[in-house]
Amino acid sequence: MDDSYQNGNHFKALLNQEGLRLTIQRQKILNLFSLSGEGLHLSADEIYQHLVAQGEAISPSTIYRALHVMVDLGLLRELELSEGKKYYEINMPYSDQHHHLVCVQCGEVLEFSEDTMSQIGSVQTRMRGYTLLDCQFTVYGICARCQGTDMS
Amino acid sequence: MDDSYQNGNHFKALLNQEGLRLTIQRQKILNLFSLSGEGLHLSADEIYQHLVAQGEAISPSTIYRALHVMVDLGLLRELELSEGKKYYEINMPYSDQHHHLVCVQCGEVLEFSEDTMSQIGSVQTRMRGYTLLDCQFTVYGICARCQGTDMS
DNA sequence: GGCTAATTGAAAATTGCTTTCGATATCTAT
DNA sequence: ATAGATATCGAAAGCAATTTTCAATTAGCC
Repeated sequence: MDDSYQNGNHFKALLNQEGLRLTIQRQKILNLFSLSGEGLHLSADEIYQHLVAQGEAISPSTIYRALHVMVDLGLLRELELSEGKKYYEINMPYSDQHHHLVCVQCGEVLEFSEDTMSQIGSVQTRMRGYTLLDCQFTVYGICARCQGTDMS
Repeated sequence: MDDSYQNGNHFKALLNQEGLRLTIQRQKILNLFSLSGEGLHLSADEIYQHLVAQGEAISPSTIYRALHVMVDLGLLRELELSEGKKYYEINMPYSDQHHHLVCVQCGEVLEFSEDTMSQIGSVQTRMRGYTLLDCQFTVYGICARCQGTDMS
């Protein structure tokens, strides 16, 4: 067990607290994110490909189930970057709120942080009696490269 | 033709300009939005249900096609409110930029406007050579009502 | 170690959306 | 108005992402 210092144990505690169990599959998935650090956006299928590539045996349905669990536990953030497909990124508490700029042509995704945003989010929610879960500011545009390559 | 003063004619002009045609189906869909004013978010299926309910004959595929056309023409805005399903709202040019607060439990969607947001969006895009298409700030939370009704 | 309930994998099912294709209807020019 | 070129429509098949089902497995607890 090389990858279960902080992370592994905390994860197990979190799961057990909710009557859930720590499985190898859930660990592998979380490791993919935590070992690669922030700024990594993966879709369910990309996760599957990565794990298969590194020789793990896991099924797609397990991945979908695990992702839900981890989102519920607040470990991952589910991103709506369009494309009818969901992306996930790690949601470490200390990782400051950041947002996304996506090129609708080539799909490039850039991140930027902006404190104002979370403030506005919390003001708006508080004002209406909501509990704040997540703020997502997504800016859609066309990147410099794709503007040149006009394929209309 | 009772509903084709301003709107209908402008719509026709816009379409024809692009070599596209004004059809009854496209009109009915746009009317649904323009007659109900802003603040209305509909999914493709909801549009279908509405139209069928009011006795119109239209097929789902036509709705999907029409929605794309209208988004491209800038008449509608496509919203990513999660749920793996897209929502559409009218995008009148004079309607100021507004954003959404959604309750992940019951699905209620509130709107709020905030100028800061579009400014941040345009700064971020300009800074990176992007062309700005749309900014969507979506805040996820749980509304007061659903907080009471704890169904975990 | 053994029990119980959570979890897994494989396959079928569902959902939201797109595409195909023959029939129809709109726009443009006559 | 009319006719002709072609955009659009509807129905059904197709597709991709995700969910569900169910029997077999496995983690957590005594």
